[in-house]
Amino acid sequence: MAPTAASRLKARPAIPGPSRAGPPGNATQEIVDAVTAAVIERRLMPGTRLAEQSMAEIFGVSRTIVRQALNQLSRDRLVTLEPARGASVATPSAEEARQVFETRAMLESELARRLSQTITTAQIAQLRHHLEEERAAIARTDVPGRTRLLADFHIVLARLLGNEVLAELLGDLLSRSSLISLMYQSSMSAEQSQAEHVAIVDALERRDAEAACRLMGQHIASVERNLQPLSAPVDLAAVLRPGLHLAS
Amino acid sequence: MAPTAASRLKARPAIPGPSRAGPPGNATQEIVDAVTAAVIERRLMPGTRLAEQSMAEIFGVSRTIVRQALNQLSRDRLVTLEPARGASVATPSAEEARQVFETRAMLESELARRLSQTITTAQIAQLRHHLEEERAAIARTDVPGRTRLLADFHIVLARLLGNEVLAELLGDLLSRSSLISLMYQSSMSAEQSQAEHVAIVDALERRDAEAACRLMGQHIASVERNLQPLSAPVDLAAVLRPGLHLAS
DNA sequence: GCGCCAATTGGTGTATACAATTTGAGTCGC
DNA sequence: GCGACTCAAATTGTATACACCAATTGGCGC
Repeated sequence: MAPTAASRLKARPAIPGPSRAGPPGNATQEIVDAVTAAVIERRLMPGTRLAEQSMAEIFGVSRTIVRQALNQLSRDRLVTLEPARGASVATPSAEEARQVFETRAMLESELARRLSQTITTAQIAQLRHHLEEERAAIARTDVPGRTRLLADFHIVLARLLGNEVLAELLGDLLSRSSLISLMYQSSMSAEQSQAEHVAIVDALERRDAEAACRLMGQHIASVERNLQPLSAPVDLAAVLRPGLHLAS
Repeated sequence: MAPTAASRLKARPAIPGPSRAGPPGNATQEIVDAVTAAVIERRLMPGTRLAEQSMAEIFGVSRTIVRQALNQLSRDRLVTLEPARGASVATPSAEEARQVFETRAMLESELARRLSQTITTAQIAQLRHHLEEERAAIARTDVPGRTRLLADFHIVLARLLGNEVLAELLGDLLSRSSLISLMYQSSMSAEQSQAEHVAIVDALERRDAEAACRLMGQHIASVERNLQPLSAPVDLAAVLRPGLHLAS
């Protein structure tokens, strides 16, 4: 049995009890969250196949539950569901990447502009606290943690506007962004991202709407600019035989 | 058997054949589309219960398929899925309505601004054609048709920007908007909406970015303003006993 | 030896069956 | 007469079983 990447998803302490397994309703959500977290934190590579049977055994549930989870993930565009072929972690195209970042730029620059007019000192403090957590995660080279915190920053902003709908929308876009960054080997340093976050919060604190809007737009453009083109559909030989870089 | 509103969803010609019924893969999508269309075209009232067994019989499939469809619809926020209670058409709160319209305003005003800088004469012609269809549907008092066309206008704009991601995002928001308009008894006339669409296209044709942005923001605000407050969690007495407006 | 064809195999798509939970009514007790 | 309790009907949540589709592997023919 090959040690498939799916084995990194293990979440529950493996209760083999075939009867009732704790929470009956949200077993599906548990799998969705596990896969989503794995993608955001860069533990699941794009293209990884997610066979229903394997997942069912890993999580100790039946294929029905796994199928529901995969369907939800497919609606989030985190996995692709080819008919009669199975599920695999999505491999967003360069064009889709462009569209995701364009949409984020449209949404988040306007978000920054509006937020600068309503933000309170208490909210500023909350943002400062988040920035500190980012800095700490980067300092201790906690890659999954810093990746999540850098993404959560944008969701926190949406929440501060008091708009849960917007926050969830952005959450979806950010999950896809994480997948894209993962696939296109982002060369952007976490330090630079964090510095730009600081600049945005500074602008918000000054209630400088235009600066906040502009900085947010530049930040997202900067993230997009640091993606490697990676036009080839993944170099199979290089990926599967890491030692032979000169082969073929 | 009560003639439940779900019976209006009938889509396929009732093939009782238990074996393969035409397209095997997209039977689920068919139900999702049917329900979505029914909501957008105002044939399904908020709060309507959607029992799995009934739906299964209506569409001639098993509960498994219906369940998948309901799950997808729940992710679109068109139906709410209470655990162990069943599914029903969502009843968005006033606060959720505010958030949906705020998000739309943020997204679509920016969309109009950007589109005014890239739009071509051919695309203008396409928009003019759409406006004409809207006018025709209104003229013949085709309520489902005009409702859909008025919503599709916004999606067409997103498509013209060449951003499918944005178009799908907006599609979700517009479905929810339709549900909200339905629930809060929009008093806005279709004529006014259509007139504002014309004004937006005029601005786009002039390549007037700021005017297009402003008009779009005003249009969405205008739609939101014409919703009835309906602050009470639905006036149960008035709804359930239509004749007794003076009761209580 | 190379290429084409067919049977097998794994995996998904759908349906059915069973278990758990909730709702409503009916009844018993106060 | 009113309230609470209990039982039954219905509906959802989960698991299992079967059918179909696609890919792969082995064999056969050229």
